[in-house]
Amino acid sequence: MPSKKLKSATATHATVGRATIADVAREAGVSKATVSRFLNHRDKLLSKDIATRVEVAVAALAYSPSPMAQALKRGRSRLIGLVVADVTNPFSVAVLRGAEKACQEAGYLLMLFNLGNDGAREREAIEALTAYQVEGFILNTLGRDAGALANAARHGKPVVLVDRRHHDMQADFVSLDNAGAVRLGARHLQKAGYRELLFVSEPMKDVSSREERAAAFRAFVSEPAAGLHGSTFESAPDDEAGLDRALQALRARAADGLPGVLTSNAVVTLRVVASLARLGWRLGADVGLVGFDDTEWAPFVGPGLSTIAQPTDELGRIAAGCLIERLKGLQLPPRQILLAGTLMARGSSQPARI
Amino acid sequence: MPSKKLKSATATHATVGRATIADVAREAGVSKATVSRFLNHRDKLLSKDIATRVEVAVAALAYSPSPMAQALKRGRSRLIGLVVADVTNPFSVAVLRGAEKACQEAGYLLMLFNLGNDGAREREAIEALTAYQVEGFILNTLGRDAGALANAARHGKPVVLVDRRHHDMQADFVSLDNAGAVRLGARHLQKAGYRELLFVSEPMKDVSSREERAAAFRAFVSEPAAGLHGSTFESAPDDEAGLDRALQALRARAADGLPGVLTSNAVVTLRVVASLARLGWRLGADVGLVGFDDTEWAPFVGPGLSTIAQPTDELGRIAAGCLIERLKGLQLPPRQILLAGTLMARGSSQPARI
DNA sequence: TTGTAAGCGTTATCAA
DNA sequence: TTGATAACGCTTACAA
Repeated sequence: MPSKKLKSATATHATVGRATIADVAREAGVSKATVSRFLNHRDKLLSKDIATRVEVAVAALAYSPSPMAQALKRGRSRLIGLVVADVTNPFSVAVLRGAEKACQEAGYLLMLFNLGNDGAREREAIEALTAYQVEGFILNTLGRDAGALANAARHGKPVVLVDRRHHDMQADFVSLDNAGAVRLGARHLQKAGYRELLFVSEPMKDVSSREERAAAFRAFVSEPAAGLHGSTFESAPDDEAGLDRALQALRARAADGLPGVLTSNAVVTLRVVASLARLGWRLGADVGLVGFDDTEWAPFVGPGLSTIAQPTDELGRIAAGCLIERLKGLQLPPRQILLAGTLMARGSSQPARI
Repeated sequence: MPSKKLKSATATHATVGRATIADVAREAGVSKATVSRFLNHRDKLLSKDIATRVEVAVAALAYSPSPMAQALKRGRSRLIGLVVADVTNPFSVAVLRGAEKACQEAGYLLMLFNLGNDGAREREAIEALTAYQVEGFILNTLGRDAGALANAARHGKPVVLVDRRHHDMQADFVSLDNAGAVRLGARHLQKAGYRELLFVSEPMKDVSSREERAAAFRAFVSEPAAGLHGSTFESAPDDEAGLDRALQALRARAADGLPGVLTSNAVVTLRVVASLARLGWRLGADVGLVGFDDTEWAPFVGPGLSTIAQPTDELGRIAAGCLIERLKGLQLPPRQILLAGTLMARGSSQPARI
């Protein structure tokens, strides 16, 4: 019990608060510099004798350096900023999970900022995070404010984009192979006999993944060989009636066949399922459905929801991995890493019987 | 373009990196102290003239103080540590969401640590977070390591426990009224005519909410007036067969009536639903089911899952609120805040027809 | 009302 | 090989 700091007047038991490097130095009878050297360069430049003395003192005081002070001095904080468009979206959470794990393993901590789907706060988020000296960003954001981003990049902080691309941005990009995944789903519906297809997504709002999926859908249905007819619908969260009408119109168009629906994420899938319930249509009988994102509940909704599974954990882990590589100094032009989706065929896309 | 810091040798455009208080001082032609005063005490002790000069300089340089440096000096970081048992659990995410919002509004940022259901890492989490000078903790953890916690408390950091109580801990506690909620669910099953009940939860592992729910269940079924028979089962994630057997045994016991199941959270609910699917029993017909946690998908599983909704957003917001009050200096003995659950009756607990 | 200077807990640059 | 000492960016006595 060597160190007594009585600054806080009423210090009671020995050390109030954490031990500092000065405490350790005093305890070991050496200078702060020596302690710092022991901690950072252990092997080089240290006599065996002193090394052990410091080691003992560190252990005795249960000392560990203050990351705050280190950050101030070194300019590096061992912090990674994660900006998420919407923690409510299962996809975001899954990515978060993968990223958090990879960061922890690499000794980084995550600072979280949730946009709650409010794109206007993107800049706020990035600024708050930069203020805390985060060393880099993992962004799964709306992408309205490329300026804020460019700003982060200018500060030399590496950025990894997940799922949502910002075109004018020099950054690694990790995402599902949207085009491939859409084809997977659409072709599945086609093979099951659905000929009149509807792609339902959230309002585009410049979100690249939505746009890419919609474009891939249009491309697929317009291939003459496909023998399909397709259209798209943007479903606003509060516009249930609009979605109902869109589905009714789809069915009308499908007069001679069965209508099939492809949804762009789990949130929309649920909206469509709700709408179908209102309309009284049976999944896999009156209408075929394939949705993005394979949630744990997908197998149990109706006859089982057919989905396109995203390797979410992978995505998160890879995103974090890319960032950490950059933090370790990797110099490379921006990479694009696209992972394939997997079709999980279930009852909702049973072969259409006319 | 006044400030030129050429330290990084190849400084190109004016200021590399963020502007510091020294830059502002130079720009305004005043001392750092004056700038600091302007920022922190704006009104007091400042001549109008100088105030505006500083104001202009701050704006010109887009200066904002470094929270890291402030933290080092003040000992306060505007950071709150959130430790979550399992980000995979929808309940945790919902709480996270509420807490994150409240923190942002109060100007705090969240540092996230996910345990991934590995209780052994609780201490690691708390230590990592304290190292970063978080001002307080919101904990939704396993609670195995009360020592780590007590340690945090000893450092004078306020702690709020969410959902999981640590008995030997002086801390605010925010949670669902488990006893009330269980009665709500059990009574509902009883009124619907289910007489042989099974409570399925995850392995207890000293998690208070699980224990409280199980105890409340046992208490309810043992009231003679209830006219019920009940038992409990702990379902391990990988033991599907065990769960199947437990359900079959339940049905055997219920020979003359219909069996009802109460599940302790969404994860378990899904396990039970999967098991029932394997057994080929129909929800609300062969077996009644009420589960904790009203997820967005609950209405669409089978005939609709009856659930006990937790006010998760409230829970998160209140937890953050409690913490922030403490950070503002509120002195009060530890509080217990219990919120009521709400029964969402759906098809899975239709009145039993024998 | 303003400025000077010390110090928060580190690390890095010099001497010794 | 080790130890003073000066930063990092900020706040706060204490002087002026």
